[in-house]
Amino acid sequence: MSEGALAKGYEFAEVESHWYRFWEESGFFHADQTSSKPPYSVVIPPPNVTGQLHIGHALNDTLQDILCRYKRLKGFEVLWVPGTDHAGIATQNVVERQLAADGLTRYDIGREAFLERVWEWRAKYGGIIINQLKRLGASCDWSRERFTMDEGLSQAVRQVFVSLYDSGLIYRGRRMINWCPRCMTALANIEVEGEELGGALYHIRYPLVSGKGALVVATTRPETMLGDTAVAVNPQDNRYKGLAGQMVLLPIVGRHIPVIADTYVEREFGTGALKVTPAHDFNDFDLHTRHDLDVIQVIDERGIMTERAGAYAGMDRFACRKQILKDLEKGGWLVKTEPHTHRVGHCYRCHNIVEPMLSLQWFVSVKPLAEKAIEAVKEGKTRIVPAKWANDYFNWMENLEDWCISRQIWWGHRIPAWYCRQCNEIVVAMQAPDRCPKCSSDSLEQESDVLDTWFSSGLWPFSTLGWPDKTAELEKFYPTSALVTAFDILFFWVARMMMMGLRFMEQVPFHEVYVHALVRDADGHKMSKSKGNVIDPLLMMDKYGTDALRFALTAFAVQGRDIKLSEERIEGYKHFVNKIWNAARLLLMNLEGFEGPAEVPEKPTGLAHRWILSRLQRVAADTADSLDNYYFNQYAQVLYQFLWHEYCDWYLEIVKPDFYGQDAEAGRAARSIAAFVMRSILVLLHPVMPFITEEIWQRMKPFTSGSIMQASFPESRGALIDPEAEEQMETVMAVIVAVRNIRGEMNVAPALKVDVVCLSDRDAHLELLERERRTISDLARVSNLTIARASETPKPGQAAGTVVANMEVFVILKDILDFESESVRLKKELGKLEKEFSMTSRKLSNDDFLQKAPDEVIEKEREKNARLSEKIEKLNRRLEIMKGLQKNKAT
RNA sequence: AGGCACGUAGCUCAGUGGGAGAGCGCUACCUUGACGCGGUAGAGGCCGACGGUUCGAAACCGUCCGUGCCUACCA
Repeated sequence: MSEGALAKGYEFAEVESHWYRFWEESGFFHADQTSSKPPYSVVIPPPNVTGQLHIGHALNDTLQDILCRYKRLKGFEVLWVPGTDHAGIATQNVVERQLAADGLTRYDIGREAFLERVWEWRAKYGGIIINQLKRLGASCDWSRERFTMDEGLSQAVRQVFVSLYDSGLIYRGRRMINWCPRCMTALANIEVEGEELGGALYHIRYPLVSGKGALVVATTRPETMLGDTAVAVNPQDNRYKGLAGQMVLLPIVGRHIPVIADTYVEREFGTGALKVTPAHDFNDFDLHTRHDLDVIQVIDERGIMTERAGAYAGMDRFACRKQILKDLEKGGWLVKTEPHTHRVGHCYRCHNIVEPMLSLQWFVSVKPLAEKAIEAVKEGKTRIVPAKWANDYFNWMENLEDWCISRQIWWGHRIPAWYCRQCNEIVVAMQAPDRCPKCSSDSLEQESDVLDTWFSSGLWPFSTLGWPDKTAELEKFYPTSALVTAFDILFFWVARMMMMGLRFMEQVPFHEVYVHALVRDADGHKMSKSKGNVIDPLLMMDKYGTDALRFALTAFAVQGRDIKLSEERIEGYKHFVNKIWNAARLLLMNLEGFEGPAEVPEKPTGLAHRWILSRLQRVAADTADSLDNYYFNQYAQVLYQFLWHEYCDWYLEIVKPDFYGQDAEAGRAARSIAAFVMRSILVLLHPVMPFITEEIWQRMKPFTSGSIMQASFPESRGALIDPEAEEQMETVMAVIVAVRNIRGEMNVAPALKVDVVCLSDRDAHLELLERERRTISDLARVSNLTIARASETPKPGQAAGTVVANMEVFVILKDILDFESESVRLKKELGKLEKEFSMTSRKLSNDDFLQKAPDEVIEKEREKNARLSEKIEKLNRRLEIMKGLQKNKAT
């Protein structure tokens, strides 16, 4: 990082790693719990410890980093807590796959050895995603990095479990749950993903035992018939009147099962007769409870047919389906097969089809917890942004079923419950008990199940701050300020944090929840490795730089709309990074030897200076407003526009001559203000583009000091807002654009300087143009600029002209003016104007409008109308002249 | 089935009742001492359709069409 002039190209790779290390070593990410500054805290949605940074993380963490860096610049004591999630099933799967490569299963090596392998794995690979977050520029307080299986967090988990158990909110019971035969564990309902599958509806004939006919049932899962213990019909169904209470013969099996009547059965669906398999279907299980039916389990935990399946025992559930169908057909029981698509539950971790299963599991009664969580959002204690997600939140919270929290895997927080082998007493406690409190036996065995991963992540906002101890961190930083997440874990995670936070901290875990978009590919599809449409953020950072990636994600982060991202769009923002770099190059070249200061004078003079300073104040205000309201796209857009199209395109172009010119005073003012504005822009941009802004900041010394991370966010200074300068600048720009426009349309070569005549009768305009003579001449490439009173000056004939701000602007085109093309150009312009004019005229002749519209709107419309009318008149006169000249030329 | 979004320039999309906008792409011209990852100018729109509210609608309301997503116990 040598001083002096900037290299021609921005070398982001070197810059990024250098400054990240510098920030970390300087302790800028560290939060001080004893600070007197107001707190701002965020906890990271902990990525899975098995994870690789994907584009969704990149967005999520970029937005959090923007908020954190912004608040630091605003003077807050900012804590961003990082960490990873042990991700029970996901991580266990990864290590099991590794074992499988050696031909082993976890059962071969046993629980302890297996857990050792997982910890080893974590030690080796767990840091990968952390380093990737650093690469992204995340300004987390790494001294507070947490892992959900850390000792402290595990302690919190145990305490929460014991407390909920003691208050009766955790219980153990035998209930229907969703089971993944691949992961070999129970799942919570939310962990099951419904997916439309094209299957078939099989119509199967169940003969009546009486011999008088048969009932035809319809099913998508014929293999479960082996466990049928009834057939149900709707009591209102005339087709089946009088059948309830009779017995039917279960095909193949030969068992006699009853026909029952229940209003649950839909008459319109299938045949209106439903086979009932209580052991393998949620609804059938309900029927069993109501009608006291037998439960016959024919599929086991591995998805294999049980002994109860008779001849089919030992077959895989899907192989069994095929075989059953063959056998049914052979026996003449299969009446009909029709195509049928329906939703089938899949495991969210391994995507295998889940199996409803009756099982002894641990549950949380969520109703009482959910009520408080609903109330907190209704009362505004936690605000969900955008608000539309609040509806989904309420809807979900109001329809919660008890949460199955036990998992039959090994990697996770082992449930702190012990069973007495003597008397079967259950002891739930923080520590392993020595003996059974009931029978004093010392033969106790700990529950082998572990807790759902989301149980521990639900505690994340306070467990990471040291709970259950009363720490200074909790005191200072809880409740946290904002939680940033995608909607897909709103229920998994946010809802659980709300419930747990309210229960154990008696306060909401965060004041605001910002729900951002999902990143999709350019065609709007979900990115997935199997589809091959993933955009790898790491690769993007390699190719275009971290700042470009972050800016692209931010610019697309519109509330309530998913992001369609393509590589070209990231590449596009690399151009913006390049633009900043080059603006800085220009500036730094001209700051050499300049002693400063880079400050705004008490009373800035010079139109361009006043204008850019005024615009800067508005941009600073817009920027802050955008970030305060999570309008990330607006934040990015405002700065993009300001830096490129105002600071570079106009301001720097205008002050360049001051840099090169002889007027020392003008040179000083230009350097001073140009540097001041650049410095402000850098700070405004720093939250989204931390690296290049720090790099330029450092190179701008002594006009900057320290690190940009120690700077203050520019306040919008009302005294510098200068509407007069803005208006005048607009007029000057309009004149320049008008000349350029004519040059372009009349095909005047850019290198060729032209003579321009500006005519007005307003003193203010004449004075303004006179003052800005040099700027107009430079930017419009004018050799002789004539500024004169319209009433006293003949209009040039050999010229193309237009009207801006009531001024007539002529570009002298002696001998080269083509009267015909000038006529065409004028007609085209007149066409547009006349259309506008007729619209405003119509409005102004509408009595309703004049009566009901607000005065200021009417006034605005009147002004516009007058302006248009005058312009049209002048252009029409011009057109007449051109026509005249055309004729002259022809004759 | 229900719910929620979204239909604006070729593409991707901003747009918070009174001027239809941006980026990319396209066309023309330009090695003007920061940048060709650039400059200047230009073309390109019945704002999905039809109604309604309003002095005034791309925006608000309704219906329809199209596209996504989420939820649900029709086996």
